[in-house]
Amino acid sequence: MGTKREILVEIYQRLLSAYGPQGWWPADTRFEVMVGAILTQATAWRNVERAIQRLKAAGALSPERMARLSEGELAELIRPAGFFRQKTRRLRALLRLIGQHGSVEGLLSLPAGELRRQLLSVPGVGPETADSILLYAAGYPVFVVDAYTKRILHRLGLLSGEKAGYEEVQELFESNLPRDPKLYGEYHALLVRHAKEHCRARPRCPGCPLAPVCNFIKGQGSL
DNA sequence: ACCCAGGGTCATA
DNA sequence: TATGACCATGGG
Repeated sequence: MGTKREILVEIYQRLLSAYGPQGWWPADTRFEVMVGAILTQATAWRNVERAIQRLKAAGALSPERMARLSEGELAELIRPAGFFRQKTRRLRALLRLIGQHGSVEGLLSLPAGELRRQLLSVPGVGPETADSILLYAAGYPVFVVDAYTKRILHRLGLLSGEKAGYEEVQELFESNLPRDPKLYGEYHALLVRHAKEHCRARPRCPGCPLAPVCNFIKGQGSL
């Protein structure tokens, strides 16, 4: 066993060679990334794709065009993504923030810290949604932490016992890896891919690419 | 029929 | 601060 830094690097290498580059975030524009970040909250990506597709078909996937829709029209378009009434309000709140800065470019050109604060001030945008936008839309080197990330790190024994707050886990990655948005984006995507592919689909973990470094597989972990 | 998705908010204790 | 309820659709 090595330092946390070495382990984090080894996990990344193992995941990358097992699954290949994931190429996140799948979207044509930065605005689409932002919309997807809201729509995917506690929602299967498959359903988000449907909603995005409907928005595209309606010609509504730009801030200007989306702002022209009534609340009811927007809600109907994003319905397949679930929680559609909430998410409609959240998208409209995000549109107002964009409007305050003139454009998506204007908003995303804010310094990282200021952009994060402003995104978090939007009702319905929490840490993960904000950081997804910072990383995948604005290109800032910010590590996105989700429930999968915490579960996997617990299994690997990198979060000794504690409850693991969001910023704590984020700090673990950011202080031990080069500040490279490309690396962070790929790493986060690989963790999600791995959770779906192995942890969820095969609870007993046959053939897990992380087996050599995983406490859970060695029989020590719970979760 | 049940569980869960690439979360966040709000009411309670 | 720390749980629990709630939001809603679609697939396993």
